[in-house]
Amino acid sequence: MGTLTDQIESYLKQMLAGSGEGLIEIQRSWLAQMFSCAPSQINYVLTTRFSIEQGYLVESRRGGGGYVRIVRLPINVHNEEQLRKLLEITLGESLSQQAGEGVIQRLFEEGHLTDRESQIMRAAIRRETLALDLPHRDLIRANLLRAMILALWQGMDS
Amino acid sequence: MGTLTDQIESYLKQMLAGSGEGLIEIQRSWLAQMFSCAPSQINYVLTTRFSIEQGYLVESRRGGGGYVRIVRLPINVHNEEQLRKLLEITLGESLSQQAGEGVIQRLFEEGHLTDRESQIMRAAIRRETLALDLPHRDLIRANLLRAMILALWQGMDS
DNA sequence: AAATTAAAGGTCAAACAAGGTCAAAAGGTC
DNA sequence: GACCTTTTGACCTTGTTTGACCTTTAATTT
Repeated sequence: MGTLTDQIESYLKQMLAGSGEGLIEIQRSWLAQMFSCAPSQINYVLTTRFSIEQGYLVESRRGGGGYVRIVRLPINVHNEEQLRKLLEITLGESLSQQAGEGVIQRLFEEGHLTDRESQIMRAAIRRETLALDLPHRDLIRANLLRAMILALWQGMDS
Repeated sequence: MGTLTDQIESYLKQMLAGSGEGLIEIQRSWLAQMFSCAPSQINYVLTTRFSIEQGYLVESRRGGGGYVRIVRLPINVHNEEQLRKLLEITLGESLSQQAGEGVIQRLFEEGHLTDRESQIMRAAIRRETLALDLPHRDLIRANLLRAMILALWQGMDS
């Protein structure tokens, strides 16, 4: 497979999928030992792969009996107002390609997008497509993804 | 044999033909070493021989575990002509919103797009979404629509 | 109960490992 | 010689891994 980070990511996602609750608790040091890496590697995985844009909440506790808890947040949007708020939080003014792909992936996994729809969106936000210089590109990308997602809820109640 | 570029091109196309998936992943630096050339030579090959107009999609990732992925977009005789026509329209450097909407409308009417898919595309190319000044905006719009349309051909089996 | 110690997890920057860009130089072609 | 394509190299940006040092909390001792 790919990098260490990728391996740890998929290990954790498998654990999450296996737990009915959509929630797991692990010990950072134990995981680090398991993959024979530095403990801080785990934090790297958590921040790059289990961010809030990607639909995860990470909580932790230090000290004896400490743990890291990863919670999968289901998307639950019932109206356009809620959706707008969600998009405000997860997209913001500026959006990197990676973060955008995370959002699309999440929507797909939650069953809000078909495969084709996610392909379209992914193509749209690629940096090659958005041939712009960097401060600007991320702004347009945020706009773009927001508009595309919002379009799906247009005229859709509940 | 021709130039170095030709050799690299045919090497990659052979790899692509050999892979069942119509998709390969390579490391730029490895390939460059293999042909004992500058890494940037690989980029030259990619942009001149594996462009989207030529039916390829190139994605890449930097950093540790980085790669270059080349995807062959499957285009069969059946849809090739349609695609070519559509690209003729969108392939122009520049595209107005009206013209773009026309293309989307036509695709929808011909049954290539679902209603939702056309909503996504329409939202993407709106001038409010593409908050850019005018010479630039139409350029990006053309890119955008082209990329989105091509994305659909990606998952199509002949 | 307070102080101490041990057991977690957190942060940050440096080192490392890719790929990208751009312009200049080199080769061909008419 | 003018023009186009190819080749090279210097410099840039992004993503990953590691390690030294810090903070918080629980358990143990006094």
